[in-house]
Amino acid sequence: MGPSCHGRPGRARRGRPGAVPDPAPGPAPYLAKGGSEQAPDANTIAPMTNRDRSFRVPDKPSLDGIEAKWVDVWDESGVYRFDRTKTRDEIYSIDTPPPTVSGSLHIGHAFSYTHTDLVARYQRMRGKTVFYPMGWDDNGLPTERRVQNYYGVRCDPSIPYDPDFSPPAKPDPKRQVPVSRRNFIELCERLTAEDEKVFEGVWRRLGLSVDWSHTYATIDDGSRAAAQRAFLRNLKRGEAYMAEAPTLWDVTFRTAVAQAELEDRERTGAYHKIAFHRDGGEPVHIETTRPELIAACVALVAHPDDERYADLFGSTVRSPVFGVEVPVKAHRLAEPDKGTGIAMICTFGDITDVTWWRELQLPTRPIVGWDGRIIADPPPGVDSEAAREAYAKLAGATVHTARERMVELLRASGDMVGDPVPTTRPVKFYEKGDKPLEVVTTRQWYIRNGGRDAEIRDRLLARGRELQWHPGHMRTRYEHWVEGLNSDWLISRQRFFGVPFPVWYPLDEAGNPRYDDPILPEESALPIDPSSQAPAGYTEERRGEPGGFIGDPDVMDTWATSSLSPQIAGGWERDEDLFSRVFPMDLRPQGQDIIRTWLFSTVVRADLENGTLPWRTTAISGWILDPDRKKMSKSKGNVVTPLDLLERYSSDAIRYWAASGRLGTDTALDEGQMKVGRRLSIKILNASKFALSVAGENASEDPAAVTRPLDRAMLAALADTVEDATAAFEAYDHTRALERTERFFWEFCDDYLELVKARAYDADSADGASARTSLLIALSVLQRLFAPFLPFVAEEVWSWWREGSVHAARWPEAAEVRAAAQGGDPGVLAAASEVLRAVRKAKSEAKLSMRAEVAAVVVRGKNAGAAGVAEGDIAAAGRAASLEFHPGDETELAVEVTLPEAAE
RNA sequence: GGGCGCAUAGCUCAGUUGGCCAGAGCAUCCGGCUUACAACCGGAAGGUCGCAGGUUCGAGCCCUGCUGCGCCCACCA
Repeated sequence: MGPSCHGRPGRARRGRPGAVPDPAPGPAPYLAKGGSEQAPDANTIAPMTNRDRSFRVPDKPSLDGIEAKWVDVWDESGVYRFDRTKTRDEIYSIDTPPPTVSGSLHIGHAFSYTHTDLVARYQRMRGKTVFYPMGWDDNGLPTERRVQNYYGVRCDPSIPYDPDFSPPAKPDPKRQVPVSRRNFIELCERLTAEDEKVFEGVWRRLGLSVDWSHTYATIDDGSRAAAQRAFLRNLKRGEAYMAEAPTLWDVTFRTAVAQAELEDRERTGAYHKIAFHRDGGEPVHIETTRPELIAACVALVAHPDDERYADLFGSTVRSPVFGVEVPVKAHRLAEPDKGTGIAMICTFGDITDVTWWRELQLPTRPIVGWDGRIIADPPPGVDSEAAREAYAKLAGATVHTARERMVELLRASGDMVGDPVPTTRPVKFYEKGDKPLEVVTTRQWYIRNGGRDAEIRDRLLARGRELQWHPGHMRTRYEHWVEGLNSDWLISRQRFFGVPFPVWYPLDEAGNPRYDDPILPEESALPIDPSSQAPAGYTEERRGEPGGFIGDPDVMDTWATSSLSPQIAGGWERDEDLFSRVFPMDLRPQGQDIIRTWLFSTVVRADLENGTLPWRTTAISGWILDPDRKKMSKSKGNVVTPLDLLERYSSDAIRYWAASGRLGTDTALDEGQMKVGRRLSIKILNASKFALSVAGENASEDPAAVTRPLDRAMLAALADTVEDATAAFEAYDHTRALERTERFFWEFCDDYLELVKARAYDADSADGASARTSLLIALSVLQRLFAPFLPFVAEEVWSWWREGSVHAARWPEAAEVRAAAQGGDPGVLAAASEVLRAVRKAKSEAKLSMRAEVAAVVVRGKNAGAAGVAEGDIAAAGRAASLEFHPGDETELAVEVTLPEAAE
């Protein structure tokens, strides 16, 4: 992509039936006085007359300070304000991704948020009122972690609230001050409020046309109420349930983790070959990378067809060191060519162990605690004196240390065969954690998402097909994810800063919670905090007392809240009038990495709660790669913050770079493109200044004045451009819309402006008027075509000669531009440009100034006639004394240029 | 192991149902203060379209296989 100064002779581009909406009736929009207050309507806009127009063109246009100037003006004028009196079909609603404010902004945000803004601005100019809210994701672990580090505190729920608490003046990360949950949450809110201001400042600077009166935070009251309400309804409908089950567990954060939050990382480890014993037989050797779990072993397993172990099935063997009797089982998942072909099943080494445990109905023998350490008491079966003694050496140790000690024990007992063999293998991690996950049995809340239910899964697959995806192949990721689900959605987290489950449990006479009989609040009471509020019918004194109650201590997964972003932003159950106007939304823009989380979970919630898709369309942005083509991420330390780039190249330049990246395509951080964007912005300033100063305030904008074929040709080419750009935007292909517009614009500057310059200065003739009118019409259309991409510079040049904001002006209609072209042939401009270029080339090769006179130009070929129509303009622009045009059969245009004799 | 995507000039990328010598910008080189723009303008050079087959009158584009890169998924003893 990029400007083209060398477009081929124009072929008339054909219209695409259906791709471009029918033009609205009414006066041509290039006649439009721009920017009625809001929601432009062609029918109410009167043609501008010469009397009410004055040009305010600066002598030296510049990009400096342009952002600050227009950000303020837009804020005051409210151009981006959502008009909630409009009906659904007049509204375009966007389910904006709430950025995690506790993270730092990086250039990738600027990239993908620009993509959304392009759509918002286009739709607004099409006459829609755009619902474009901004949310802040200040929920969850990243915020907790940041608050801990920033203030030097840690949450201790057992501490009472201290209303006068203030954090240490100088945080000491090694000695974090314990604070109550409520104090901790207050600090979270304080810090995120500051972070939000920084984000909003950058977004405004980038030119996002967000309606800043519609913001929400995923931790605010409305979001918490929505998350709790949706949960209670899931519970009532049987879509949410509690279960005690083996759970993937992060020992650092001490919380359960959902399938969607896993990632594999390569870790080094070692195979340990270990002997199990049986009476009157050879030892059975297994290989394991986790010898510390031998005490947790409940069985060995081999494939049913594996003849090596066929005679062992149904018998038992004794574990080394602990001497625990475990059965040998057959299961199809055991793979004969892995290790020795027979594996030990533990409580629980990995997810496969869970499968075997469940399907083979094995006992449990848990030894790893929530803190990732070997628990104090040995599990059932580890009973003998010697076994308990050995176990005591492991108790309290981390799994890492326990492994080393276990190897010593095995060596001492002679059950370790050879040395450990180093290996690397993928290990499951929580995506935000840095220790491998353990599998621990815990009580958790789940939402049915099709992971264990074919009917729900099929329904969600159908939703995926109903949704329009841009680019289309992203749907495949969704389908694979849904098809591959193996459990329901685990939504509870054992953390503090998040939306609490709105649930209490009665305590029986012994003080044990009755989990199967939870106490639920009224919806009208939401949001509630069960750890500080008592349920109806109880007083706070009875908390924790036998016969009293306790609150559910857990909070919801962050996705349990953000999966409701369309409902939260749209006013679900809070502002039903608004909700009916914006939901289901038109667009969900987001990154490809969170299809399995955010996109999927949002589809699940809307399906369960609203029985519909949450939006019609999704637009998936690609990654930003650093110049070495590596994915930019915080962990890689290669992130680039946007502010510096915004200042160096201008916001429009950054947007230009972002707009040149297609949806779904990874894009390199390319300062070259930003430079090009800056150059384009400056060119728009200068070309606009020139066209306005040449045309003068008195020039007519009535297309009837456009009489010269060259002018009509230019407008016809412009009409083609508008048609292409419009079709591209309708197809969410902003890159193409930009490329078409930009290409036309550079040809307009390089060729058309040069060709008509002299004629346009001729104040008296009709031919001069034709050029001046064409310039104004083209300028008006071009400024609007660029407006979504380069909102600052477009607004700046628009303000020189129009009233109101270009962003409230009507998107140009191809049909109306075409009408102004009055049957013009784009080939005339193409041919004239080609001749002009040939003249320039001759001068360049002769090392002459472009001002040099040319003695004669002879043009031959099929298009010589078309070029000849613009003879006068070519002669003036090329400074040619004589011109001849000889139409012939040759398809190629042949241009002979005779330079003056004796180039002095 | 399965899947998705990508591979075109030194770099970043266009190339829309297959159709005349494959395009642009950046970088490079040459030239020019041409009164909109010297942070500018004009011009030039630069490519066996990843490799190998196939279909076709014709393939960057369609089919098959292969290679390399990125990402996703997978029960990874």
